[in-house]
Amino acid sequence: MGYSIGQVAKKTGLTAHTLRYYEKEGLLPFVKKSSSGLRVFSDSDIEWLVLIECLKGTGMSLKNIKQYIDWCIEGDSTLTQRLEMFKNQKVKLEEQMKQLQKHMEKINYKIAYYTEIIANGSEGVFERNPKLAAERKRVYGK
Amino acid sequence: MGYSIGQVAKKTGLTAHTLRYYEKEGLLPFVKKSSSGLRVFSDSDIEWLVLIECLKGTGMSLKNIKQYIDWCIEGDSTLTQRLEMFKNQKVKLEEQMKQLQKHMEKINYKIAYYTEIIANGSEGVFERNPKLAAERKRVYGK
DNA sequence: TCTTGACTTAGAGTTAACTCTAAAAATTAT
DNA sequence: ATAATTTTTAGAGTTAACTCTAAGTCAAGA
Repeated sequence: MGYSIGQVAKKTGLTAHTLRYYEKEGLLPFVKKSSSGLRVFSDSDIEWLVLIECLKGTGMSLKNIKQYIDWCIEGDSTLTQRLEMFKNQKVKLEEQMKQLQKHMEKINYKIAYYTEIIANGSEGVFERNPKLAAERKRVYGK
Repeated sequence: MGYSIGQVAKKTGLTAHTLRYYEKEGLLPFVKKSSSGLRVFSDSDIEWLVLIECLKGTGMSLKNIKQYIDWCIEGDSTLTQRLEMFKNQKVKLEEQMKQLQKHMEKINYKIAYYTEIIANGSEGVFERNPKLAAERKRVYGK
């Protein structure tokens, strides 16, 4: 039921260096050490790492993730802070997703634009496709 | 039809420092200078900035954004590279969006979890709610 | 004209998050 | 038992993307 740092690195896709760094930063306060000083990760340590990846992946800094972990250690008196943190993160995440959707539209547009030009040459493309004409006008001026 | 660096900073939400930095890095090769050396941004410069924000917002590094800009300057011989770049970016973006959806589920779960505990106390919560019980088991062991 | 605020440059400094090094100790494989 | 691999530590180094400073120039309002 215990994993070495190398095994955890493989499992999570993080490097052993990064895992030690996270521990040094206080993000993995529950990792045990063997009698000879080797780190022994449990399944719940790996669950912590999964949550850390989730928060990191939604743009939270390691510093703020540590804040959450400190709240967890502090106990039940911080339950409302923790709930608030997740609610805030949800709002941010919703904004991110909306933003990515907009970016997707722009990128789809660029793909259509370049596909057209490559297929038909830049001459005449805009005249045959009013949507592209409007975009060209918007980006490059009349 | 020309904007000062301060006006562009306001329009885009970037700082003037950042705009100068972008220019230094080759990301704004079309910005003109007035006779006395002041930057004069055009509408199309602002469009470039919008595209830069799009690419940056989907995880592209400034270095790779510069590559794209260099291709644009190079002319029609790079059209296929540019199309490929946007197609790659679209794939990455789709992966990102899927990942964010997963993160959203985890965060929603945490919100439900903390809401329950705060409302009803931690005693009995798990027994009354088998989904939470399963999660607790998964995270903290039996 | 005077003053105030915006702009210029080169270059230094900062921050977050790693990433690596070296030398020693522990573990695993043969 | 020996060799190869993995892990340990403290601490140094790296990278990307800003962010700021200083000393001077330019522009707009009273």
